[in-house]
Amino acid sequence: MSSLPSPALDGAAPAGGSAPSQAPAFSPLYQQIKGLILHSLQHGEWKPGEAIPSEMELAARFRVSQGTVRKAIDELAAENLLTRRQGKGTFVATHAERQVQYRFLKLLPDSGDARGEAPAQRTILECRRLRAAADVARALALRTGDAVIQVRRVLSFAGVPTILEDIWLPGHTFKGLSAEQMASHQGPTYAMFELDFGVRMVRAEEKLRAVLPDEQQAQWLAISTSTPVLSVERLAYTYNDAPMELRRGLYRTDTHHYHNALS
Amino acid sequence: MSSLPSPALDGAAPAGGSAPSQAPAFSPLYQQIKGLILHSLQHGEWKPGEAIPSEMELAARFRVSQGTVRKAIDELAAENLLTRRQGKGTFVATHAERQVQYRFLKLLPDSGDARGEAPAQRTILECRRLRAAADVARALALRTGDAVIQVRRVLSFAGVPTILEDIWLPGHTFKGLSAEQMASHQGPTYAMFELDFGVRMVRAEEKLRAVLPDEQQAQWLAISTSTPVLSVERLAYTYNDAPMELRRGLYRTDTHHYHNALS
DNA sequence: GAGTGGTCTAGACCACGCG
DNA sequence: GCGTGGTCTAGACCACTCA
Repeated sequence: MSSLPSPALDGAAPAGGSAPSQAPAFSPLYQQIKGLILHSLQHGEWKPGEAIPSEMELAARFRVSQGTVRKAIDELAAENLLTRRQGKGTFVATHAERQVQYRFLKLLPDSGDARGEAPAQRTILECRRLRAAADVARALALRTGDAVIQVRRVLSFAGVPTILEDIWLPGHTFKGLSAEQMASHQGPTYAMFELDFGVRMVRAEEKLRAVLPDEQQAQWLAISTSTPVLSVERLAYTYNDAPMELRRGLYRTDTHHYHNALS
Repeated sequence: MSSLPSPALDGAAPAGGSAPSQAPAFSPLYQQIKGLILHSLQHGEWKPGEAIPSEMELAARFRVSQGTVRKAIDELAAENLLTRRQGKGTFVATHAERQVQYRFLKLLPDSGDARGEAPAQRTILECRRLRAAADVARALALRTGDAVIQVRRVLSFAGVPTILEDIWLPGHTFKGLSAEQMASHQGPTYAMFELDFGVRMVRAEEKLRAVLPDEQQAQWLAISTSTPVLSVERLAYTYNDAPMELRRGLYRTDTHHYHNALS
């Protein structure tokens, strides 16, 4: 309404005086609104699974039209941070939702039903607190020697060991994470992270390679050392593009395959 | 305007009489407009790289408001079928664009610049016309024995052979495709397909596995048979979800990795 | 300065979920 | 029947491109 498309909300005031070396960085209103909603999301004003205020309420709060907050929410929904449900409201997305469970797991059985019923049996091999090696620290934006928690586990589908992975987490954020917790929670591990540690994984990047397992790895996966496996290194991020988890996994691809949709 | 949100455009008339076993399948206006634009795209009313009519023109043509065609175009742009350029117009997307070249190629060098300058050197090993085997036919929605063109090639980066792949194409659509053509065109192969055959690849699905190369494959890739490689099977689709290309590739992952962003 | 896409508004009405 | 998100409109103004 009265608020101009000026940077009143994002603080990027155009310099009046000296040489404007950079572009004025025009930022549309809905982007600023998006930033405000994101801020509330980050700071836990609404928890995963909860409804956020209605579009009308937010429009009133921010003194903009419904259409503007609508566009902001549209983008956040497209990024999987929010979930819209017609007639009910807009909700903070969560990895616990039936629909998008295991959103980051792209391994599918070769034959049969999409994401076959069996929700993976977890075997925790290790869960300990240690000091971050250089590479792990760099990935997680920590300093070498900072406390991290390492979890090693095997995921089995229909009784067949299929994934062997190491998980590294910042010790500070995940203080108190136990093997018990890793083993016995219901549903996706990322859902447990949300519930028990208030950490929501928002996006991730993976690097894939074909490798041969070593003696011990082969044993855990019940294959021979001459059976190639898929090496998957994943860096998962929370809000604000902050890295929060490093995973190094070995996937058996004799019974499963990594599925990727390109568009 | 005068046109109600009735199915005047998509023909899904709600049954007046007998038991409506299915939902009336309400389809918003902008979806119908999207369908009409898609139809024009499929039938080549506007060619890859060309501008489509302005939003105002389309709004007038379809007798709807600018906002409605805008939403239709928004979705088509999100699906990479159109490209918007502020101040210039909306263009039919193409694989020849500098920006999104090699959009479907997820292999990156381990160290160094994103998509390092060298645009891959192609070596065509084979290019022949043959009858489709059962699996190839099924993938391409052909009948076993139908004509297909098979191309085998090696892609090298900085002189190092990195990808060995077989490509199968429907013989009918790609009639006359030659080894010469596969070898000497500029830019992405998919851009050549657009220019020479009017076929635009819109999306694709890949299945990844870790495998060991056989004797001959290892030779082409200049590695040993005990070096695991990434097996990538890709099915690429044109408009209308029609499968148009099957690829089976072996990627070296000792110097490169397959990169995937999850969100 | 004309034309294109991009933003923002205000208001009407529709489809959906739930009490 | 109410509240929520979803659609559609009409019009104003802004940012960008190009001649």
